[in-house]
Amino acid sequence: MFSVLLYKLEIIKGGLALNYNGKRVPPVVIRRLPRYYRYLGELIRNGVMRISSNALSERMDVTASQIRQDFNYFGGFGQQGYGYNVEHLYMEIGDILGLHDGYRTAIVGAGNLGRALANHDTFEKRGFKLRAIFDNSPDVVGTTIHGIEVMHIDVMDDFLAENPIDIGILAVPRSAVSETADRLVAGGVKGLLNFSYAELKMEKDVAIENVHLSDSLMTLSYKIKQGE
Amino acid sequence: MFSVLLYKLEIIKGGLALNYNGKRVPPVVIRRLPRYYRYLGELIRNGVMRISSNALSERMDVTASQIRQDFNYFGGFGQQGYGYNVEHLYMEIGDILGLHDGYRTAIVGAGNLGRALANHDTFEKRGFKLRAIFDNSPDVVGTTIHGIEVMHIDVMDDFLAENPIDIGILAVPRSAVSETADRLVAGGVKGLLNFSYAELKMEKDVAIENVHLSDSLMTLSYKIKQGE
DNA sequence: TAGATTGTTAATCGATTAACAATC
DNA sequence: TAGATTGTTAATCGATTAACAATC
Repeated sequence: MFSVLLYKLEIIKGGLALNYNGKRVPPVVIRRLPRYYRYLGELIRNGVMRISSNALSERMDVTASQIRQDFNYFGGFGQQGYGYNVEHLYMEIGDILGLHDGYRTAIVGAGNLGRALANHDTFEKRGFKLRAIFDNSPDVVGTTIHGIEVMHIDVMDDFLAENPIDIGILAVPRSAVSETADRLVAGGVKGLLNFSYAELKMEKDVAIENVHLSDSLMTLSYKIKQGE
Repeated sequence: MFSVLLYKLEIIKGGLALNYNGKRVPPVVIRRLPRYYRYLGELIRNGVMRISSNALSERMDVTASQIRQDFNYFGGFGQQGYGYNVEHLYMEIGDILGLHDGYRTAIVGAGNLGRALANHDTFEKRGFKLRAIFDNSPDVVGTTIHGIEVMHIDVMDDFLAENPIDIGILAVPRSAVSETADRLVAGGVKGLLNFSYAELKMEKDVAIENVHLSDSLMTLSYKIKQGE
């Protein structure tokens, strides 16, 4: 009873911190996982079978200590005196990230960005399944993007009822974000990837990632202006 | 003399930390500036003239303390008993970010993503000037995107020599990233915004921002899988 | 003036790095 | 076995929050 209280307290206190096997994983560690995944993929392509935290740290420009700490939040995948088996580590991190779960996605908004995202092969390569594209413009509805026929946004609710979707990708104008997000969540979507300029917040318990392309350009601009 | 040494040491020790008026600004603060800028823009659109750190903190889901600390790295823009003048703050942050410097950009790679970026209005709204688009495919060269005629990548070096560009935006396949980046830097570009899957690193003193669209999708996937 | 709210210092919290015993 | 390298604890560093005097 008391331990349950402590546990809840932990969740509240941790804020955005996420749990893995009961362990609290700092968000900053989670955000590093895709980067590890990327480098490990490259190592595999280069035929590297095993790697030490030290060798990896040199390639990735992080400390070996951090690498070992990070992996240990998930149980530690290495072997003393040997290092890490690259393929195994790659698999494990893919597992942790849910890349082997075949999450189904739908893109809402088939403008320039929506089309680019639909054609973005990396999403598929990472195991995500694009199942639908929606738009409200008669010019686009009915056209085929990446082998998928664009549907009218009006049929979205019905479609979601019949075809469960895990992730909604928002590439709609700022004005439409909030309503679209609500409808996707009502339709059972578990997570939202938002590319619109508006920052998305939701009451309901749904995962959200906001991506702001112009933020990166502005950060770059700062670096240039202030002379790095 | 000694203080110069201390100063240099500071830069080295700070790693990626950037300086503003001699003050060391933590990278994490810089990355928050575009977000402030976004919210302030929204306040202006809503006709809000002034705001306290407290009121802003509620909207943005950060602490008022952090807001005041952040702004103070740049000198503090508020007034005791009053708060912050929204328009003034917006201007100041825009200044700090270099948004009023009219940085000229060129996009390399006119595939789906490159085209989406060329049409991404927010870049323009933030004061960036798109001056050229390059590609190597005969199918695209000569076509017009967002009012700009796509040039062949072969003429890029000559073009850069005649028309200074500040920021190179990379939307090329992974295999071409490194060479393209080198050529842009040789052509005098001061910063690179890289959207390709490969992580870009440069020897030379040039600002870099890597954007990995799939990283956000993977982070979202983790949140869904581990139940936030 | 009194009330509000900043700018700034001090305290706390969290994340990174260092160190080393465990062990393959 | 001896050497290498992890997993993990302890030390350091940095970032966030709290508190309050300064001041508009």
